[in-house]
Amino acid sequence: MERLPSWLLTQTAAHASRLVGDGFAAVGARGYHYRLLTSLITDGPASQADLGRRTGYHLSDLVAALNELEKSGYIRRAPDPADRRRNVITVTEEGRTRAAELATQAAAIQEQLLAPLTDAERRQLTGLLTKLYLHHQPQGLSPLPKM
Amino acid sequence: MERLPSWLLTQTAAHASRLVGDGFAAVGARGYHYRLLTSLITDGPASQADLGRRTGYHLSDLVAALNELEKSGYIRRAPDPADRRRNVITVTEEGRTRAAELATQAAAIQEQLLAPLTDAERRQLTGLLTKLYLHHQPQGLSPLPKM
DNA sequence: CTCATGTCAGCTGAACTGAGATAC
DNA sequence: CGTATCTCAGTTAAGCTGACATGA
Repeated sequence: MERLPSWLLTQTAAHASRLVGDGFAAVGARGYHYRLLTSLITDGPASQADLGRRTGYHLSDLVAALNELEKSGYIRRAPDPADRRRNVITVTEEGRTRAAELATQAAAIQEQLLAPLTDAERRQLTGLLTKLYLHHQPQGLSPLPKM
Repeated sequence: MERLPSWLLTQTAAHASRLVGDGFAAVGARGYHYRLLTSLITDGPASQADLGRRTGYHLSDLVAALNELEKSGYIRRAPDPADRRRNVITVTEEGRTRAAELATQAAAIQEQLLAPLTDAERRQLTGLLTKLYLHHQPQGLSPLPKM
């Protein structure tokens, strides 16, 4: 039983979630704060719907998450002049500073999680998980067909 | 972001959970049915508290899970004559048959999950996850005296 | 008295569904 | 008209906590 990959995956993921939760809580943040800020910085401003598609969050959950980030001054909601249904979400300067802090914390969390693995093993693990992730992507984001 | 091991882990684990849930639901079961029956068969009868320690389930959740298995006739609760607080849980013949069915299903689920990986890669992944799992085990939890 | 056991009730974070108002 | 966006309310599954009665 302890050898079933699905079981090992969910167990280790549960522990990873705990590390992430605790790690970000230690600096007064949540995992999705980091995730959202990072997406906005690396891929640019977006409507909430687009942000949801990029990050995999549900629109309904985004509303509350963005409320928190907005209240802290890390993001801004602005009406899209081209489409008045939309809010364009942009990161503020404070948001960029915050994202940098959270990136440091995220790295520390990875270090904790991967502590027992060598660098080569970490790369192996990341590669294997990426393969699984891409294969099970709902809309096949991988550019190449299955071989 | 898509390269953070913690993120990859939780994403792939979420998908694995979906496969497990759907796969067992297709034969009218739940993942913990398989897990509990397997533990009882390979490690023998146990009290509910021991079963919980062996499988990692909380006692409170076990109560409901064992109710289901008992109602289906797969396990039996019997008072422990040596300690009247305890129920000794044993698998019935029907339970063993059921466990065999579920094992087949579990194997099919692993195959689905690991589809994009070669056999060597599957062993690699299992090895790496096992390393992580063991490292993060809350090992010195309860040095309960053997009985 | 202290501790373990089995049971039940309820909490919490996360993922999701549905409905409604507004705008395209 | 049908569809997309944003918001809010509510649901579900899973893991966990607390309380309690019984018995070692």
